[in-house]
Amino acid sequence: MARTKGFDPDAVLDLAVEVFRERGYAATSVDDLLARLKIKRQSLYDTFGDKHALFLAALERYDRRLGEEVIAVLEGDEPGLRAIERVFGSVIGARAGGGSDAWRPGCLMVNTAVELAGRDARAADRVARSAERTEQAFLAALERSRARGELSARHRDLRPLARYLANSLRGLQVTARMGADAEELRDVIGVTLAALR
Amino acid sequence: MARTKGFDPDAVLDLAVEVFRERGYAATSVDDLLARLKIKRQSLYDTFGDKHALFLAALERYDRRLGEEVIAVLEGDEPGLRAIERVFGSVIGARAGGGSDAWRPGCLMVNTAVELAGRDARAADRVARSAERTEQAFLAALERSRARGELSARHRDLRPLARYLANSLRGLQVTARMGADAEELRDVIGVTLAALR
DNA sequence: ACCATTCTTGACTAGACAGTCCGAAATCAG
DNA sequence: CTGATTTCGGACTGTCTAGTCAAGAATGGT
Repeated sequence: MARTKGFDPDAVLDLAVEVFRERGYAATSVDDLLARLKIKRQSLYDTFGDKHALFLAALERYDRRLGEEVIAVLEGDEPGLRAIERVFGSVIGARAGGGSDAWRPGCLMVNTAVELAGRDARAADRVARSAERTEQAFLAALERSRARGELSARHRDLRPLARYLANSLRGLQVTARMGADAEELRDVIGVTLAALR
Repeated sequence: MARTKGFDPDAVLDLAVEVFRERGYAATSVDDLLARLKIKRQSLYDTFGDKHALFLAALERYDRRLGEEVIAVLEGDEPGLRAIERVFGSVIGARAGGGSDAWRPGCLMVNTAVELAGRDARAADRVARSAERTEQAFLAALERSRARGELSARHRDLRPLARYLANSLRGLQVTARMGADAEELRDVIGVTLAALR
């Protein structure tokens, strides 16, 4: 047969995710990618197609790795409210410096929605799907919450509540990037979650 | 003296704002700008400096024009809650198509925060200032609200509430770009504002 | 009418850009 | 070892990029 690849495509994709999160799509050149992914031009084009295809692949990988981290927490068996608190709290942690890093350079889905949705139908599609998935995950956590009686009785339908939480989380990405400090983020999270009880 | 300019720099800046809102900074070429601004290369460089300076000027103009529209509503003399509702509602209207358009291609501040904050200190600075200004405006509306007894007594300090509202509004920009329909946005707004009462 | 100043115009430059080509090295099956 | 196959690596191409230059046209003050 033939020679085996000298690199692991998935590991390379993880690096591509990093780069695109830091610089966005348009501002990232293929040379930037080659430098960071530590592969050569031809390997990139052979393996992934072109810059745009690589971006979509990175987006998909991000969705399945980092996204799942968050979803796993929300859909785990921890009490619902605590899971929700933990997800929101991780945005602050990321900002500070340490943290499990799902957020630090911003959520790739949010970044992509802002940069590309409207001009790149395929990217927009992935982003929309990811948004739905997030809503579902919040819904699951809210249902566990309700079962434990953690939620105010005034919330009859949970779907608007799930959408509300997903929206707040997206807002936090932006607010953090606008220069808000940890205290400001805590204020936002406090009010956001207080609305549930 | 000398010949007068054949165009109005402020009107040109308004066009630049449009272009940057649609395409972002990196994805907009100087040629794109020349085509839309209907001025010639040299006029652009003479009047504004270079692409980056033009962008900062556009950002500033946006802040002072579109931003002020929103701030004027929040700081007007309309009942506070109604002003807040109107601002949030305008996001839906913009999405639908009509609307006073402060939102349609997204808020330039939100877009810039996501695309450039972290790599462009001067842009980050403008964005941060604009965020503070927005927080203030919400605060003013909330104070009018409280004076009328529209707010739940449980809200002692209004600042966290103002930050919360600003955050939600930013989230809505992103959520809208993620493909949410009007109903989804209404859900979010409904829960967000219900938390005030 | 004059002249200095400024706007306008298109041609130009040097570098970055995404993407291709092709020869050399490496790997696997037999 | 051999031969088929694929990765690797660097040189290359044409296009687009931001920004400059220089020459001519229009303007306002005197």
